[in-house]
Amino acid sequence: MSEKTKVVFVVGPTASGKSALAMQLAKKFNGSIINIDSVQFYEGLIVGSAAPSEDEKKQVPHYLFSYVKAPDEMTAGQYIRDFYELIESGKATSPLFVVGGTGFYVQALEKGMYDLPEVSEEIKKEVLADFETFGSEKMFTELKEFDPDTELHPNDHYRVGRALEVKRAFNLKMSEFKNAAAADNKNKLPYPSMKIGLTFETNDKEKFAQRVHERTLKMLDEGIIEETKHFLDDGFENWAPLSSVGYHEAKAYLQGELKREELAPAITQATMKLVKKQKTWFKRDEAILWSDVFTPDYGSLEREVQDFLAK
RNA sequence: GGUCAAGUAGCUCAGUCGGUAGAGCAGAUGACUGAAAAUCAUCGUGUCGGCGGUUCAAUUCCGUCCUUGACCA
Repeated sequence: MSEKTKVVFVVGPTASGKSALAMQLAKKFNGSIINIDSVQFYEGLIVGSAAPSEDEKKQVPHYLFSYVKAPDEMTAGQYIRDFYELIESGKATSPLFVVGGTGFYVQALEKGMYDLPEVSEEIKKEVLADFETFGSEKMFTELKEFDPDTELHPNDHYRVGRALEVKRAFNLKMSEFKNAAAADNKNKLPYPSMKIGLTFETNDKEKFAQRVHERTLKMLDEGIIEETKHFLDDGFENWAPLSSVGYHEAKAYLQGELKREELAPAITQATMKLVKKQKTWFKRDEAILWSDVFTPDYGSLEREVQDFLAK
């Protein structure tokens, strides 16, 4: 295809109907769907991540779904590499509907990240071990002495750990990356793009919670517990994706920390927390064209997409 | 009916040797550059079960009543 590559992001909180909307648009405009949901990358995490069905995948080409196998873990950097590899392969036809609720990955793809290779397993393990032996206070001190401009909170051991990995592996300061990335845009998405989103008004929170509750029951019915058990049986209980919403609770139940009757309410509650965090993330992005979950104006969304593609 | 526990924040519980109280979870708000559905930050006035008594002062001690649980009848 000689046509220009164009990207339409479809974002918003979980359970908002992004996938269905993307399907509709992809059919109408003859495009492809590309995943940008941090859990749907993984093979075997289907029910709990509400991944698209085989039937849906037949109707429209889907890419970057269910392709990372345990115990491998995805990273935003790897995602970007996979994304461009897919585009360069020429397999995915434009327009590309990039669908998912993981704001961090959307940002990484859209604005770019500093270009670094993965940190070696040795260094990752070393940093982790040092947290154990020296404690988070000492580790933060190490970071602060190396990079006095760091804005990380001492308790945010995940980010402090990552900053120390970058220090030890590449002798580079995270705080400088941020400024450099803002100043020069060479890693930005090189294609024209637009963003549409589905969300709901704060007043409709109860209504949305009901929707999430029904989705939870559906997941339990479709076997999220069995899906989780499969990974536990294979010895992957510490696999990071299993600490995501739904799997985390199913795991707690399977390990006897939650009663069966507590499971559904716990999943719904955790999902609503996720929803709130996703709303907070996307709220600050003024470029997103929003539509309401309960009163979606698909017609106007289609027109917006049409206009964008016609340019 | 009797004995013994327990009744403190939406929930689970600390605590006050008498000077009106604080954690975790939940909730609200926000941050976010390779785990991100993760990680982290900020936010705590509640008849301390009711009513009496002692005291300058009671959620804290005493009495009594109510509720819940366990045990004994």
